[in-house]
Amino acid sequence: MAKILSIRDIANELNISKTTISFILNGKAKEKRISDELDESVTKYLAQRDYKPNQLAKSLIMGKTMMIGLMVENISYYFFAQVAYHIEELAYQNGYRIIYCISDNDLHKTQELIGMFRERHVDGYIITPPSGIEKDIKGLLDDGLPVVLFDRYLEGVDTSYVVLDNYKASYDAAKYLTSKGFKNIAFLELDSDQSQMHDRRQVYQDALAESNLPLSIKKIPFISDFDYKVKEMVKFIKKNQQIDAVFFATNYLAFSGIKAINELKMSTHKDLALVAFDDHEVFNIYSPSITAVAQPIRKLARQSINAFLKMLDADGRSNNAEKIEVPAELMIRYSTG
Amino acid sequence: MAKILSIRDIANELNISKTTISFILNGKAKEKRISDELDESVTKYLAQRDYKPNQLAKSLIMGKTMMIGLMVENISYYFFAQVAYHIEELAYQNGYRIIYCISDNDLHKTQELIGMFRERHVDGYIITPPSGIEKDIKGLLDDGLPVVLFDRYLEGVDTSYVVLDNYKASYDAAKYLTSKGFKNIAFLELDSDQSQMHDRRQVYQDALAESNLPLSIKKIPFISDFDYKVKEMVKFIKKNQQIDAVFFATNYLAFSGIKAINELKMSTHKDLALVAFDDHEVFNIYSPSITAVAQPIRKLARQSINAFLKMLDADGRSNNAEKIEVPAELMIRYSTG
DNA sequence: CTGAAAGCGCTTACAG
DNA sequence: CTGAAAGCGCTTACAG
Repeated sequence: MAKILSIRDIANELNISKTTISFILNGKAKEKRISDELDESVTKYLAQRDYKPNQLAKSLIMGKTMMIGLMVENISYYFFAQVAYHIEELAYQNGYRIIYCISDNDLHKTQELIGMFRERHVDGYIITPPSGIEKDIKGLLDDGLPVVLFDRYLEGVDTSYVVLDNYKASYDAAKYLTSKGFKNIAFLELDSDQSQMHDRRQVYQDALAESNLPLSIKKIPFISDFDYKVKEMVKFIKKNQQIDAVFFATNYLAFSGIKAINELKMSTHKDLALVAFDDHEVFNIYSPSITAVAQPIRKLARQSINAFLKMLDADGRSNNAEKIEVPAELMIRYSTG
Repeated sequence: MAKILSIRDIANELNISKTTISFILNGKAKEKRISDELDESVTKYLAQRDYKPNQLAKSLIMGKTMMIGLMVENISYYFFAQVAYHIEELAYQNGYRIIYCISDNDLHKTQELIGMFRERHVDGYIITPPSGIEKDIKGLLDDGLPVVLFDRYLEGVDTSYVVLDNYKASYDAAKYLTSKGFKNIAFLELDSDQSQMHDRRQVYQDALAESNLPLSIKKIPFISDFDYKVKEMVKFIKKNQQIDAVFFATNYLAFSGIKAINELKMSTHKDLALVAFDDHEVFNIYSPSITAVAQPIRKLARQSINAFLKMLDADGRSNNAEKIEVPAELMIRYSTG
């Protein structure tokens, strides 16, 4: 087991003080008026010995861990997996590391995990918040910790958030369907009280009302498994034969919907047009390909990191919270004609 | 900004020494013969004040961070996203946290990231190793750090690994196809020198040779994008009209294959049977559904954490390395008849 | 231009 | 039964 070098070892080997080395290490050589020769020779020696400062000790004294706590609903979902990829990359470029955990969108679990991240002294948070977590988020903000809400915001919590412009996204999708001549559109959603679900439905309803078209709404229980969802959809479609288009509020719902349509021996496209919220790699290759409202994931990730860094700079003053709504992109494919 | 309580604050408030509190905190009250009353009253006070020890200070002195460095090829891939989910859950249950990063299967990047994890003093590693990383992994092991290789192992590196039983998985899939009467089977793979790719191909070749059947092999460049892969496959299928079944070495390849088949106006199932390595949620709902070799992800994750914990116990003696091959499950669906 | 000393918040060997 | 003191590996205000 190779001994790990400490700054003291280096100091002894070089017969100078730890202070001087620390200054050089942190680029304060000029500021502290350390001679150029010393600076240079120490820097060289450090590289030669491959000395790496112990980040733990550094964190303890500086009060910064250079870690971001990332808490998503479920990292195995396509959307969040993509997000995790981009967030990690962008954070890394800014010197930050990601420690992640999964909230399952469960209030109690999220509270526990926030506590865990606090013990670890992460420098801040990027969170997809479950509803009910308002007070805990405020607690973090009160203690000067940056929190960026992601994918959805919390009413009454004044902090940065990065969400899709659900209003415009839903409106555009609805208008697209009506412009294609569909008359009986169904809205299929999860039984959830998250802000973005609510927004999507509301706008959809309004957009159709503008054209005097009816909207059938079907809610599927949040916790149900795939097969149950399929069953529910089969029932719904059978009961509502007049429907000529379906809008799915999430891509996973669309998958169950596709399965239901297959089971009913109906034809996507001919019998029923489909639009899904949240694009998925598979929508593009499915036959027929599925029209979807795409979230620009890279942009969402970038905005989140930017908002995070900006809050850090502000050092706890939440008045520079950024409320960002990123426009979606409607990927028109074959399932809508 | 609420002040964070330190053990010293508590000591002052209670007029006892930090030592005593530390003992109580770490369940050493009995061992150190601290009076039951003191133990109880301090414990109560700690809870009341909601005191949380600073993990950073604790880590610094104990030399343990209770963090596992997880390095996967790309967390946004379906397989790794699932793995990340289960690893996090199981690690959490054992008191460990996950800090992750993405290797892109790039040797240089992986080396850099290992260095980064070292600076952070993670207690150990779970890695999907790119080829060429042997020396760096050995370096970690020499320094007594547990490393669990995941998804593939490294020739000549004596440490724990958890991989699929690629031999049996490929053999079973090949035998299944021959038993269904397919005579001209193609093997589509990525141009990569990872151990598991090599194994899969070799076994496939052997299994078909047993039945005196020819095997066409097509390699697709590792770094090519989706559309390029589709193009390559279209070309390949056109050139090899005799093929009646295709085995895809990864599920992403299968997606490009499906697209290619659609572009050629051919019919999966009637014209060409498909089998994919690595299951994907979508294979089950695609029409026709796609037969796949499924990796038991939960089990792989569990074995990895177990191997990790076992190595930690052994405290750097790598002689208790666990070499685990988990059997796959062949999910027979409609694409093979 | 450089260094001795204090301190971040913990743990533990040692002493009483 | 309990506590004073040293130490983990850093940074920085202060002194010279």
